[in-house]
Amino acid sequence: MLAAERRDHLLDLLASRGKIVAKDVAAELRISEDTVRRDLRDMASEGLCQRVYGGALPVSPAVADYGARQSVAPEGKRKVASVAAGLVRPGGVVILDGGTTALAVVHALPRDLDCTVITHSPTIAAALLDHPRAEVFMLGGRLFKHSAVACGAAAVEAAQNVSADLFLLGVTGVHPEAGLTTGDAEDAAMKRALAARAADTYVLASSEKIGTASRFRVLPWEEISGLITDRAPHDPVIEQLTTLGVEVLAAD
Amino acid sequence: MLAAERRDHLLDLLASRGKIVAKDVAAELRISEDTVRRDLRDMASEGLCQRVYGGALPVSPAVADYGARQSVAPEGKRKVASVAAGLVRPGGVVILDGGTTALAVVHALPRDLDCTVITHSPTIAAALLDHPRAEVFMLGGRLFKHSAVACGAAAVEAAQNVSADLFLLGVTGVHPEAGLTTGDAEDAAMKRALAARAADTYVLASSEKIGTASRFRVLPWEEISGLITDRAPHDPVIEQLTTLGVEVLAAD
DNA sequence: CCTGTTCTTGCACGTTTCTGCATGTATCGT
DNA sequence: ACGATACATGCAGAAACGTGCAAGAACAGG
Repeated sequence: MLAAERRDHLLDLLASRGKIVAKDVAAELRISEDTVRRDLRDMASEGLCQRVYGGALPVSPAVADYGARQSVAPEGKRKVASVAAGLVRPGGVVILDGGTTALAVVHALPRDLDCTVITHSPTIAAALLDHPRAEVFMLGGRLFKHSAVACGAAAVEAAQNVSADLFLLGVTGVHPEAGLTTGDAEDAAMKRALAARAADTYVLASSEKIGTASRFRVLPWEEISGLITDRAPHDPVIEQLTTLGVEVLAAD
Repeated sequence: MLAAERRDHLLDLLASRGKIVAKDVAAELRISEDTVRRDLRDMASEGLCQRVYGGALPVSPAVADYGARQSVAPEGKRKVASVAAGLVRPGGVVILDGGTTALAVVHALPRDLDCTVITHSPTIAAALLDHPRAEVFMLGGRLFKHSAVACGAAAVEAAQNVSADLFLLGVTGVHPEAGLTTGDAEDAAMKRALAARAADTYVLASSEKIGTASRFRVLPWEEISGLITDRAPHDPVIEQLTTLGVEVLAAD
């Protein structure tokens, strides 16, 4: 197998499975892990993948094809998404954030639900195409590759022209002191703008996010209506949030 | 074995196996590896293959896994898309219409091309996520389910704020008298708005669209710079278009 | 037919690139 | 805090590479 061929193969794997585990691929191709790591390092330096401990991930989560994605979406996200979908009333207007959990919400929505969805994520918008009764309003702007959503001044401005009953907010960190956080400043600003346009904001917080914090604050606890999680209600972090006055919706 | 004959053989191998290993071919043909390398070097300089350490690969990896791509986009659309992708210059700004042909253009774009793409299609935007160097600007608005693009007043307004070198326009009908047509009035208006924002407009017209007309006129012939089609140049309809002053780019 | 030229081909040489292993370090999960 | 795992780095052998050179074939002109 040629070196260049091997690299192509890695890109294929990345697209089809949505991730690469260096150890597994090395065993699969009968080559050393060092070689795989070297390839991944080079690819990452060219922006073709995102290097993580143990392997690599696609630069953007949206590249994994449908089937692979579904299997990647863990049980926790599905539970959270299901509860979140239940908050969407027929005839209601919901703002849907980007990210894999929000995508799971789309899949959890009844196919013939009559509602309006506002989103700044092309992935979410595309997924809603097979919900015939759902009206979709897309917020435009510069596409931010990292999280696959529209961000920046144009997107925030577009958000000013809409209103909704509900905002389903995705974050990367949920922490009692740090609050709701995400990894990018632009992204955080956009989420704030969206939250300001909805009567209620609920946080999609599958259990792996509970107790962690990222770099940028999105919102303080007072600004949100509730939090949806599959973490057990008697979990210390969850109890702490409850004492802060956060309504916690259990998903299990 | 003649030198020219040998080169043809190499091209055949490239097409059938999807790769060439210099060492193997040399042993197979009982010639020195040096000769094979020289051939590959020459072929690469002519753009007939991609030289890599140890051998060579096809210029486009899509040639190898032909079967997989085939099911996604028919041959005609792939050819048209390939020519259209060639119009996108590094560093350039292109407005990309929605639809399956435009999606094929995304797949035909070099993965590491450095350009800006403006689109009102969430599908196109999502597909561009795995082009790390491509800057994507999404035009928002009410999502029109039929064609999966943003339409309406908000979308047209958003379009007023952008400019581009090139607009790749998809239509459903290309007819000498009727002009360029599509099946929906809103969609047609949006396409007109986009065409007004680009210096050049090229029509993506795979052969099944030539000679047909839909309900709503998009643009007259004067407004477009050219038409890309896989229909034969001596086709009566194509010749008629040529006499109308339309530049026809052949894709085959 | 002979000769000189040009092109091709294979070989030799030094250089570059790749790969696996060993080492020590950093990071993760418990 | 600890062991386990993943990591970066340096190193050495192997493979691939480019280049110069010479032998040979093809060809043109005398």
